[in-house]
Amino acid sequence: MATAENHLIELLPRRDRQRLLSVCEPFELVIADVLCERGTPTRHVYFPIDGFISLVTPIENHPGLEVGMVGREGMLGFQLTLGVAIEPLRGLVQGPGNAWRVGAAAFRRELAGSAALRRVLDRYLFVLMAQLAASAACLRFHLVGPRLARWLLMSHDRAHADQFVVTHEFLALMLGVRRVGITLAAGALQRARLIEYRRGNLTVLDRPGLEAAACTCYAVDRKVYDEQMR
Amino acid sequence: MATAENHLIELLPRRDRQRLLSVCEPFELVIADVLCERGTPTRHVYFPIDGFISLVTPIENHPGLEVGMVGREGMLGFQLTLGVAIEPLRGLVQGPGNAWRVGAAAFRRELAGSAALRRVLDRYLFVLMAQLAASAACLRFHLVGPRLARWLLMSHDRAHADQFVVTHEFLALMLGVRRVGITLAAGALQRARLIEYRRGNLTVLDRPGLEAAACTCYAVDRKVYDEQMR
DNA sequence: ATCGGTCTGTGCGCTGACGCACTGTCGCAC
DNA sequence: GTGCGACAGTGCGTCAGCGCACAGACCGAT
Repeated sequence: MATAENHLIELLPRRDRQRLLSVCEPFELVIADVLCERGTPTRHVYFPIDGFISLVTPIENHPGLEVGMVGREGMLGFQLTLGVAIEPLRGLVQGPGNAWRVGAAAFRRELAGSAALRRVLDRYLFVLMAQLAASAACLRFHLVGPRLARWLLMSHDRAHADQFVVTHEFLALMLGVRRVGITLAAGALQRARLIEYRRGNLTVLDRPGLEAAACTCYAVDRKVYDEQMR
Repeated sequence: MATAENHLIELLPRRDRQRLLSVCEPFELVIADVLCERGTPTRHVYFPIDGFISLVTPIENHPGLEVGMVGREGMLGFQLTLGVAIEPLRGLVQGPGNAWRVGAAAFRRELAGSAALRRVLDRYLFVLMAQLAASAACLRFHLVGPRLARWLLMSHDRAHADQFVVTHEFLALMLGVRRVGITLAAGALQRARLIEYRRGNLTVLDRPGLEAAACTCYAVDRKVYDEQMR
């Protein structure tokens, strides 16, 4: 846990970082756990180190649609930065691993005491907003295949492993399509030797190939992040 | 211009409001003007009074897709609140009217000097993010008809008039569908006596009827705004 | 070794929206 | 009043994705 850290925390000057870490506790991200539910009070914020979290918006009869992803590059609970202690989205653990966790009250104290923390999180908020807007357009115009490839790349980035656990059923949920749609799209990626899967175990074989298969939104997202957070 | 004001400005304590207004200049919102383009430096922020502005995300070969709307209840240029002076979206004047305009540098000085301003805009940012996330799901799942009804309601709220100027072609652009799709959906609304239009002039006849025809996103958006900004 | 549950693959009819092309209509300008 | 340009309506073939249903494959538990 010493070398692998959260990028937002790493961006802080030493003093601010140590102060923040002093109120953090280690927390295990367990796959499929729901860390927060839309509309409920914010109890904790999370800075993932290994695992990653899907930001999911519930909608009518659908059980959820992913509109963002949080891994080592981000945080869950950004709304506290805006002085709001209500969860705007569901936070669903998607990749297992570790995170730093802070209570909402302690985190607000840190925010008040560290201009650097505030600056970093403000930038991150901007990135998130840009990604939300891009996601909206992606959901509207892009086909299942490229969207799936993009999702796999985003997970690959955050999982820090070529293999991760995910079923067609679950992917269908995240992308807001039928399971069969995933079966078809994933089958095509597999036939092209870009990925391989067996009963919920997915392996990335050809990352450059996936990047070529993904919609442009993947590259756009990364560009915005790099520009703002470098 | 004395009675009809911008809601965000109205939420400020008198002193902060007067300070802000002292650096504002009146600005005429001319229909179809592009106030800012994604990726360019932020030169001004706008607080609409009468008119309203569409937040549009460019995407590949499509000329644009609306992901948000800014009228008297909001502002254009929120990214300055996050310390970022790059436009995240295109700002397109959709309804003519008046606004307060402030230069970016002056606005940043105001932000630094007014905690109240900062608090109000933080809340507004939260609302915007919630709306972006909801829009994403709306774009994915909802049919043209209800989305059109929602759009008309949002415009109606911000236009402060039952009649406004908008062609099928333009609506198709905003909703990301074909013109023909709008012709069909708008024809249905007209036959149901909810609206009436003639060559680019659209009149709202039955607002409650439109509310019933719109997708739930309209009501959700309003609820979030009221909860946070009341 | 069998069973049951989970995961993946296939088939079929349907539909909302797409792309394209053409027609009709209205209103302003000359 | 004629003509042009902008706006709206209609038709037709195509397609991605949907809903539903069922069949096969794999795996662990009893």
